[in-house]
Amino acid sequence: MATPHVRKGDTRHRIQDVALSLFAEQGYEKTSLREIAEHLDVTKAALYYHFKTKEDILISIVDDLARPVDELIDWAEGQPRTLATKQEILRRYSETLWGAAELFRFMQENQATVRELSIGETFKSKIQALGELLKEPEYSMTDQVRCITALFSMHAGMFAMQSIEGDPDDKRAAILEVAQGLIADAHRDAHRGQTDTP
Amino acid sequence: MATPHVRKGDTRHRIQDVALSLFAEQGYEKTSLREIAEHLDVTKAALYYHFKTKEDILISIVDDLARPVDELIDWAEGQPRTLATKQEILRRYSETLWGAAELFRFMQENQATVRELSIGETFKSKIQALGELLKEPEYSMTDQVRCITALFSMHAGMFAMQSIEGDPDDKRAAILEVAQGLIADAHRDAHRGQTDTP
Amino acid sequence: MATPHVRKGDTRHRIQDVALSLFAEQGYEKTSLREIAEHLDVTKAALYYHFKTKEDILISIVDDLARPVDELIDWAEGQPRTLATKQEILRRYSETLWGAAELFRFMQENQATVRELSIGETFKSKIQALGELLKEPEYSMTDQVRCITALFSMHAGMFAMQSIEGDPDDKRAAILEVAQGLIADAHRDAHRGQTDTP
Amino acid sequence: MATPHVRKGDTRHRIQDVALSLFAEQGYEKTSLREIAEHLDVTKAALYYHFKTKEDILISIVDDLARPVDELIDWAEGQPRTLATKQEILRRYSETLWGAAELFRFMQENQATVRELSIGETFKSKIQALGELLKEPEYSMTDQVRCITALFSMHAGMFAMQSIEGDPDDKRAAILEVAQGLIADAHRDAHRGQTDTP
DNA sequence: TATGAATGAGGATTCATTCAT
DNA sequence: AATGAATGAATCCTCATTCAT
Repeated sequence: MATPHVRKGDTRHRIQDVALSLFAEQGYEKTSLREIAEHLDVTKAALYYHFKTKEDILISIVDDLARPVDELIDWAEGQPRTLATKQEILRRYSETLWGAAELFRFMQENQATVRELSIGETFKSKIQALGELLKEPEYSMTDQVRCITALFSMHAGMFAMQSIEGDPDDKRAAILEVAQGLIADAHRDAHRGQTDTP
Repeated sequence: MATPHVRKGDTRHRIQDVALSLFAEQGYEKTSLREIAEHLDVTKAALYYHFKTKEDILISIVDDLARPVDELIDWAEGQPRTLATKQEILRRYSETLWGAAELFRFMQENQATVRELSIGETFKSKIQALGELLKEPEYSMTDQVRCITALFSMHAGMFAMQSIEGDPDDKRAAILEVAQGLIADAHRDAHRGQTDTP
Repeated sequence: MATPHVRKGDTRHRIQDVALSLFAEQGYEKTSLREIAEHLDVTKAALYYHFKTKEDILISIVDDLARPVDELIDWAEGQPRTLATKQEILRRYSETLWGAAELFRFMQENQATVRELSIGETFKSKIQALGELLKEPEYSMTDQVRCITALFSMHAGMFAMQSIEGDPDDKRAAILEVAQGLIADAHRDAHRGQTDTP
Repeated sequence: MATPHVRKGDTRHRIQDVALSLFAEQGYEKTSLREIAEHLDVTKAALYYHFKTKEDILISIVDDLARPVDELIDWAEGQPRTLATKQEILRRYSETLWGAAELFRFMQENQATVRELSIGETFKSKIQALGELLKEPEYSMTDQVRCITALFSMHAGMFAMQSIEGDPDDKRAAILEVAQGLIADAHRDAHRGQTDTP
């Protein structure tokens, strides 16, 4: 069952893995193809058999790992715009984020780089789409800020909560709770005085 | 009376200005010293008369612009740890952030780069210090997350709120309001059932 | 059958050859990689494919060419410490020196440079080892000086004897003769009054 | 009597001193004007007030310190070409060498550099002149080599005798003794069978 | 499916030198 | 007698990329 030497067709994936972890650790610009190749014990030229350019490696990683976000958006667009839906969006987004933590950390910490790359726009628009699904046009500005903050607090949560002690899973739950609280606040504000919440 | 050429002694500052705006726009790594020099109509070597290395340029900028954060921390450490103090910390931090928006945007968008530079640790510890001034040890994990989120929501607010329409100053006020709300929530939670709030 | 272009795999050696002759002619510091590359009709970057640094080029040359000295030391350490052995050491050293004249001339004329490089110590210790094989602890100081002088006179002989007319091979023989004479003097002094020479 | 701050007109000499010691320590090429200036707590530009170029600094040092060699040659040319004269030449040369040890060490260790500089030829011709005063045209090649070796052994002696234990002055005396011995050998060879030595 | 060899463009940095003040 | 500011040319080196094999 165990494969003695690396499985055929594996190299492409191994490149992506090593590349992502180096990109996340050192940044995109500071990671050279030589370095990636060395970690894999292949030559730089081998990378070019599998990918057209350095940027291509990154794109392929992002494409693979960002699909769940697309699926989340697709799903959400088919749901009623209730508070419960929004809470569920956040819950699922939390899962997505932690499922591809290295990638999102990379995106977060290399925004200046990513902005110039073709993936930049793509990503930004996806998060914006998510934002649109959380806030409502009639919300006050403050409540709109609450919605966007809910989203970004989860991003920040991935690396900025080191000063808080505790089990990672508990922390993640707490972060989600705070984000959901923000959405709930916005929702309550907007529907104050109404009998029925949609 | 008007200075026909650039004022004497100005070059050092002009370098910092141009460098910061290029760093913020394109990222640190993608900005070459040649580019900075060309924007200033001097030679690369002139930069080296004023700064020892490329990193040194950045350090000098950060040193100048991050002083207000130090002052804020100093001030805050002399205040009672009341809710009002914390609200005021956030208000002042908001001011600081917008007073040096380009720098903070740079720090935010180039974290991977900054992490490896000597300023990385410096900055991280300052923000952590601020965080410590907002949260209390006896807070629940959720409330601690609220405090850290309050801080980071203001960072995120500087560039992630483009999807919200409205006057920038209003937006900034709304962001501050949300951040202060988070702190207030944490405070209320922690003191629920008590007659007196400190 | 004739190779129209340079033979494959040759480049590494060609770099070493050109580098050594330029280093010897102009000195290490004054020889730029650009110059070496131009002599070879390749780009500077090509040099970096074959060698990690400029110093590395030099190290590789020294490693290759200094091996005979190691072999000489190894051989000598297995021999009895007689006068005949010492004379033979000098004879072989003479051969070694002339077999890699360019390198030794370089080492001689670039001591200040070489001293800071990693090869500096290496070389110094080898020559010291040779010196130890020539002199004996019980020798008078003068006789020890004779031994060291014997060694160094052969180095000096490689470039300092231009004021003497004559066939190079004859000159070399004469230099060796003088060196051997110095050793013989030292030996005679030390054993004066003894019946047997070891 | 003591001058509280550096004596007027001193700077020129201080530059020469610092420059020579840095040149000797690190080599000419590796010593930058910045470094010299820093050691003196002046600016690079100040060096240019006193000297026209970097090479000029070196030339001025050499001119000052090499004068004794000229005087030695002048003196020797007025003496009879006897063995005693030659011994005295060596003795005086030994004195000269140790009187300006740093300079001679520099010349010895930076030959490749010095060769390209204008002083190179100057120096070489002086040593050659000394050589001519030691050897005689009718000497055998071996004896001519003895004479040149006598000269160079004193140079080598300045730094190559570290493997010999003992008081520096004793060592210097031993080196001179060996050099004089070589000259004596040459002389004896040449006059073997003659009743009278000139 | 890869490699060995190479390139062209560009990077940061250092240097000797100049000149107005 | 010396400085502050700057330059132009050069340095070593690294990178993403290419292509014949």
